[in-house]
Amino acid sequence: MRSEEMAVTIKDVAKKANVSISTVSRVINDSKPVSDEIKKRVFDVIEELGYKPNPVARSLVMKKSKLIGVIVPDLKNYYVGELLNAIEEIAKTYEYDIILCNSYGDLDQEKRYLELLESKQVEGIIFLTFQFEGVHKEFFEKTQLPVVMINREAPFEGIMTVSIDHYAAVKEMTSKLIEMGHKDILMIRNGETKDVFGPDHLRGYEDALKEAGLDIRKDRIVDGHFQRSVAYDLMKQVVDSGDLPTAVFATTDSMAVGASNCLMDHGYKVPDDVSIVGFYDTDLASIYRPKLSAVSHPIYDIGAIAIRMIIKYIDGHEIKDSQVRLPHGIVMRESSKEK
Amino acid sequence: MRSEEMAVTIKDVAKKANVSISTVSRVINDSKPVSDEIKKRVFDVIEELGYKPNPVARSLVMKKSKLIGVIVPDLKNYYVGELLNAIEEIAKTYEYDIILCNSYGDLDQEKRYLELLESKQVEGIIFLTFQFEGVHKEFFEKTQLPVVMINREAPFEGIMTVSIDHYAAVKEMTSKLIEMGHKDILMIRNGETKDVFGPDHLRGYEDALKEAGLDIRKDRIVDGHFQRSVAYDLMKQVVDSGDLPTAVFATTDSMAVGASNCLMDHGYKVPDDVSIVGFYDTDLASIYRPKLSAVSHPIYDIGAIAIRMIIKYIDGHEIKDSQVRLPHGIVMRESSKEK
DNA sequence: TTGTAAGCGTTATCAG
DNA sequence: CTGATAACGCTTACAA
Repeated sequence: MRSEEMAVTIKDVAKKANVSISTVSRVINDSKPVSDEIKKRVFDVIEELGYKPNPVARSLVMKKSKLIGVIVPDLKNYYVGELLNAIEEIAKTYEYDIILCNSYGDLDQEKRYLELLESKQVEGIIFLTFQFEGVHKEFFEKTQLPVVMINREAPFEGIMTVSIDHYAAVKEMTSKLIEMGHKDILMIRNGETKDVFGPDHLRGYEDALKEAGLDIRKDRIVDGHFQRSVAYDLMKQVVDSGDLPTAVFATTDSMAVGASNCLMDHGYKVPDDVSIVGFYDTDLASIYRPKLSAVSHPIYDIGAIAIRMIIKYIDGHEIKDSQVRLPHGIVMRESSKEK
Repeated sequence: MRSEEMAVTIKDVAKKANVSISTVSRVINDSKPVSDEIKKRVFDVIEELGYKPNPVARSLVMKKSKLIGVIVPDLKNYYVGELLNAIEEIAKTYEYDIILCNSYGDLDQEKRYLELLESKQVEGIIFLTFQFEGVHKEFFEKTQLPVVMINREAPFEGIMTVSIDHYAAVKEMTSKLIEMGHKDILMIRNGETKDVFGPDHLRGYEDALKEAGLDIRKDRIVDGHFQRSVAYDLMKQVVDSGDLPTAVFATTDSMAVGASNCLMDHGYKVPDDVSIVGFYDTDLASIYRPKLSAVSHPIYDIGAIAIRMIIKYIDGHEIKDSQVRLPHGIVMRESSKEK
């Protein structure tokens, strides 16, 4: 079929260099002193033969796969992309490789991947899910693997997390809008349950309104889904009702864009008729026109911290703080204006 | 530190089931006949002990890692995301896992990853690069691994490729624009060299113009880069020159959006003043307002075919056609109009 | 149908 | 400092 020329092994190197394989092992790992002369000889042979240690064999004896599993709900998403940029980059730095699993946000798929990754001997798992329910209890209860979840509350003991302070972020952005003269703000959340910050978003929104002495209209809080189309449809209902808010705050850039598109498609002007602000400040926010105002998350840093936490844990270091909160920002662009 | 309870191995199963490890191996792999009675007994023990075969040990003896490496230039990109969606999904179907490598489009990084993947014993590589030069000759010349490149001409013998017919696509879109009354079309390409279809784009564009009896203005063909910002700047130069075309055809959606943003940011209307069409028809095209007209690529299918080709090759099947061309489409939306 | 034993390519222990 | 040699967990001739 094709020339399967046997790869060169440590044995070949040993033979050619006239030393034992242990010596070769020692020089490539620099694990024990080896005389300079032999060391040089071995390196020369390695070079000559183009020898590369077989990581599989190494894994077998070391019981370390140097693999970290990453489960994400979608690859076609700037947030996920940026997160992966960070995770992949830092992991490589520590000589870890990333095994990618795309769950499409499906619960069963997630569970299957969790188990698959464990059986594939990954040394840790980074788990990103937009699911609303606290899930996969059985898995998390029995696994020995370190797991860090992105942008969630820890649903179980022992799970590490990295996110921003959602309550503070939502409150700050809402207050900002109020400051700009908005008294009727529609909030489109992307989930209600505890572990995805739904309640924090609600509290942040309501507290900001309360502090400003504004009324809280229950019908101005709607629950969407991280996808654009759902927000579009939700916005459509509001448009049809004829009772437009002066501002819309969506807890996802995609949803913000969905709402904005709906408004513009129906003849309204953003931000002249309605201001729109998003959440995350992904690339989409600056690509879109009008440029989207948004709560910004340090997405790259979140990924970077997540992967570092895992590796630290693997290396046996103690994790002093397993629930990391990073600072957020508020970026006002063209999609919002004073009322 | 944490309870490192030894994982259960094939030996444990064998002992508990009172059979040899070969028998256990036979039942889990269904490789040789085993009496029903013993088979059941073994399965029961496996269940009871929660035994999972160690894929690392298996890889070592089988010399198959069940890993496929994927090198991409960016993760924050709808094209790449969709491609990965396909690759990951299909790979899992064949029990292959994906090792993700993000080169950031850096040549040295790409080369390093190519070598890393090979040394990690991956069984094949899918390589997506936006680089313009024909690169990594030494690697491709000596590697035994099957490699498929996405959206390129094969730069070397033995490299498989999957793409659309760029010449036909560009020509068709250009003709479409001409049909709509456009006589002055600015083309922003994302590369000049042979293996990224730069010449095909040029030929397609020029042939369409020729067939319509239109003049070819050399200054209406500019070379950008797949990134948005470069197209923005390029467009800015044209805006500053005061000599606006009636339509812009960018060979990347991102570049189309970059050009469009530039125009809109400088007070021009799209498509009233200038029509814009993109290339690829990524999600960005339908998210953006005005919705982008574009040449559509079957992105998911391209990824799906790429991964299937690799796996077929690995399985020893002959690849009859190693340079696959898929059909494209033309999607006209809001960013273009009759002149 | 089942078991024994020889690898797969490394690392690590233990003598020398 | 160096070299045998025993693992690591699994598959697969080869025997029985």
